[in-house]
Amino acid sequence: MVEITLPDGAKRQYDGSTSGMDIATSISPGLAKKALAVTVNGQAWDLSREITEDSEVAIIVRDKGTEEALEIIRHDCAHVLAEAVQELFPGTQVTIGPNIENGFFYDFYRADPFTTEDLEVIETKMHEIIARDEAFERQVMDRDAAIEFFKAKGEQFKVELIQDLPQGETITLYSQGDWIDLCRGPHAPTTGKVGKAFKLLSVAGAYWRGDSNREQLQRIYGTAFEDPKSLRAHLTMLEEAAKRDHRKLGKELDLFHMQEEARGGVFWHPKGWRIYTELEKYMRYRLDGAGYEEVKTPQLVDRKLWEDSGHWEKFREHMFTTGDAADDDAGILALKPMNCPCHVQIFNQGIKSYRDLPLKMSEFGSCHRNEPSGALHGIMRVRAFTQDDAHIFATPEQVTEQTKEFCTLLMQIYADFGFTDVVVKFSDRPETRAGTDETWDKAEGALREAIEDAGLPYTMNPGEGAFYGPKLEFVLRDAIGRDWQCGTWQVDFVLPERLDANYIAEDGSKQRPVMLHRAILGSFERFIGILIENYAGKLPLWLAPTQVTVATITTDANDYAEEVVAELKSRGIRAVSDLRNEKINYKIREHSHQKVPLVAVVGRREADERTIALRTLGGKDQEMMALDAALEQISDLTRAPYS
RNA sequence: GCUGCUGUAGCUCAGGGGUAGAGCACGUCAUUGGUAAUGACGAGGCCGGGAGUUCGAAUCUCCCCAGCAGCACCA
Repeated sequence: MVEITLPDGAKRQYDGSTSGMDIATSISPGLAKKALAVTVNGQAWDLSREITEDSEVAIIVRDKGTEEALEIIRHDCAHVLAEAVQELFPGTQVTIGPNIENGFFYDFYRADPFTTEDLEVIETKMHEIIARDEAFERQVMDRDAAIEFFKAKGEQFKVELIQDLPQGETITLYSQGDWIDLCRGPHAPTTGKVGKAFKLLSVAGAYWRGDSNREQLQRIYGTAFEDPKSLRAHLTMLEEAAKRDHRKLGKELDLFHMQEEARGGVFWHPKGWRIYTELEKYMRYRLDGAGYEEVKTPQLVDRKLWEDSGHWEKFREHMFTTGDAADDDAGILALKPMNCPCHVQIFNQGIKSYRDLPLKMSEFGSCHRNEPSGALHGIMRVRAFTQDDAHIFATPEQVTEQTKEFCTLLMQIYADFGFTDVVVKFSDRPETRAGTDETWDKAEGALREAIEDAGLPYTMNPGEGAFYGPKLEFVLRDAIGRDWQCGTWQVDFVLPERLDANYIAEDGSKQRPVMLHRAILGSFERFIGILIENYAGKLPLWLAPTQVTVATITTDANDYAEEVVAELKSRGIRAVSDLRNEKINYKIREHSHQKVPLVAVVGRREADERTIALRTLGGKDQEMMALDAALEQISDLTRAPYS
């Protein structure tokens, strides 16, 4: 007798053993029809798999589109894709085909890459396989037998996968008709359950096991949903993301451009630079308020300092240098790729006392890194960028408090930009690391205590810390649900040692400070890119390059319009006039496209009555206001969070 | 850096072995209008760069360069 507990708490008994399908059928035929798989004590299983012990069971059905259901549908779809590819392109080897966020991919080994036209052919074949409604059948195979099996099929990559599975791991294969693949499962009962709501999206190269020294594979990306409506919604979201692309908006809104002669460098146009300087003003205000002292350090620094800091050894390939860096002669300078060694140089001037700590040194640090060409991406990943960098020199005892203080500042700043959905990742000690276990215990403990005190939820990122200390990474979620890692907080015991930073403690002894590396925006360039995409170009009023455009209806209102602009400007509002000989419809349309937040329309009537008709971006109508009241209101609306 | 795709007017793109097209933007003129496109006319291009095939190359081939997607990388 097996007792099954369902999610609603109901209990059912079955003789001997049962299966997900038996349970679903016994509840209702309708349920059995919709069922894809089953969770048994929290683990996803095939419907046909025998349940021999008392268990908590939930049937996974397709129609709600739950995470569990999508997992099954997408993975089934990946198998169908692989079968289609091997039917159409004999000799292609299969490798892996996992689910990813919003879809799945499958990597194939094949001399010729797939083309976009191939995708259509493959999709058609997939529909065929789904129509065949072949049963997914699970079979357990002995390790050696499995290796032999895939060797005989000429599937080298599967052989390698099995060889790397831990001894004793159950090896399962799933077949659908004549096609068979190594797979952990589970799967739906038949290929027909994949349905029609799937789409192959793109092809790309990928490396076997993510290793650029290994074979280049051909990856096919796809996605699948529970019904065509959800698929369409997802495709619409992708289009929406493309519309927000900061590279496209940067051009359309005349914010910046990039060109061949300065790859990875940004040419900021007046409007884009306005956003940048407003952002900088804002950050300077917040950092001043938080007790930071701003500094500026040299761009070109002798290679010796980078050798001392340890960066030369690890990153020289990515550093821009003067002269011939391969030549060991002295006198080679490097454009700074980061600011920390320079900040230590400032700290090291004179003698520091424990009374000077914590010492918070900030810099809007311009850095250059010779990023690999394929890594460049608009203004988000560039070779010349400016970090909102700072280093806090502290005693070990101050780490907890400093961490808390930092988290508060960071959350406040993110909130000012409208980002409230922030998650923290805690990266602890990596395998190869500097410092004793005792030091690491202390550092990690201090961080954990601080993050818990700060009340921020966090997830562990095991082994991902820097070699010199643990770190926190701050990831914010944007308006269309994409995650961006921006902030960072790193505890460093190593650099103060390497660059011989010290302070005099209360007892007169010489001590090493801890260095806390931190950034909130990350880089101005990237953060502005994120802002543009988050707001789809419609920046909040305080950041908008042009805040108000005063547009005239007739030339009779020109003088008055100029007067209004002058009044606005005298209040520090970024206003321009549009006196062009165009119809008001045309002007409204153009300024709307330019995403100007406020348009003040003035015609003969407004000029006579000293009013304006104020229109808000995206609004349907306008508000008639007396000029004085309007000036006051606009001043209010455009006020930055710090003023 | 790797694989693939792309590169034509300021922008978005069509075309394609016989030296170039559209819309928008731009300029001139007319129009003075009431909240998302007034009309007419005009100007604008070494068809990414180099080499080759050809009587002839923007078009075909090769090599570069850059952009895009993904991978790898991100102190």
